[in-house]
Amino acid sequence: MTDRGASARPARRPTRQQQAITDLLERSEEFVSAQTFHARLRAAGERVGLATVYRTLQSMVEAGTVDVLRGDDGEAAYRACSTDHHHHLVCRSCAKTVEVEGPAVERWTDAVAAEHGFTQVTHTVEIFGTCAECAASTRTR
Amino acid sequence: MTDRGASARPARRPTRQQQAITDLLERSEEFVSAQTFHARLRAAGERVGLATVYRTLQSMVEAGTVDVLRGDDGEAAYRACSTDHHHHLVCRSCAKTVEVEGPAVERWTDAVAAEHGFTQVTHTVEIFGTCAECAASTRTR
DNA sequence: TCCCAGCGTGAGAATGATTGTCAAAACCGA
DNA sequence: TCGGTTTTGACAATCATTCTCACGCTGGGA
Ligand SMILES: [Zn+2]
Ligand SMILES: [Zn+2]
Ligand SMILES: [Zn+2]
Ligand SMILES: [Zn+2]
Repeated sequence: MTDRGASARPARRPTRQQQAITDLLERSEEFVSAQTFHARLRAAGERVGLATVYRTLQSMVEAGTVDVLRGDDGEAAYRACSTDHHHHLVCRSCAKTVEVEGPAVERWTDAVAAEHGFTQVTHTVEIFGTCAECAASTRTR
Repeated sequence: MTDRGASARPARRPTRQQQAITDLLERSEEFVSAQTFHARLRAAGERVGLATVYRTLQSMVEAGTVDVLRGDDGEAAYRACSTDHHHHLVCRSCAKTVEVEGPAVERWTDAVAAEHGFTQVTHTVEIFGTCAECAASTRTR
């Protein structure tokens, strides 16, 4: 975490399992937990171990190609994301996600931190709500 | 989470254990995990069960007198906080915490959410860094 | 004051996500 | 193809959190 630009560790050797994970990841629009991810792969007929799912997702997080989010219960959820810094607007009901950017927020966090003498600043900003679709279906039900 | 202003459940009966927890909570400037909290109470000679620590902290969170924060490892940390909406600037090294407010951020999150048709919006914003003191001691070592 | 009904406690079991272990399988360059 | 290295996966181990449920305390009524 602290040694951001450190020398990247030797790239991971590509395998069938990693390919399956990457594929499913790219087809997912929402944040998914490792457990669910594993279940879906299995359901799709892929033969992948749970440990591998965790390992692969983790290395992708470190590589910056996947974002991780902690739900209220503390369970981690993953999603393929563009590599540049951004935040998320997540539907509490269906987990659909919109990537958003906010230069103003970036500036604000840095300013606040500096103001209090903090250095090596990072931040997390997540917005949760109910998407239009889910709101509609709830109302209709 | 969704039923914010719901009728508050019958207030909890005050006990020696809850008092001990409240006291320690008010003397803590930083976010502390339930496990650590329990250990400190024990170390201080208080006889309180772990389950009670969890239960009490949780009800305080629901009551809004305590804020909860999830670390990178997913472990929850608690801290007594003023009841009005605010965010935190937390030292990654000593967990010292500063409460901060940002009207601009509040407006931004609402605007972004509305823009995408999301309703019942909430958000989390946390800033992490190294406080001046910790930075100094690290440099000195 | 004595007794009873309920709520709060806490030790220990249960849960469930995540991580560790390690032998077998897959890779890849020579 | 061969051999050293990396990755995998079934399973065990961790560890925070929740669940269970018998027991203690409290407050009000008899
Ligand atoms: Zn939705
Ligand atoms: Zn940002
Ligand atoms: Zn510090
Ligand atoms: Zn806010």
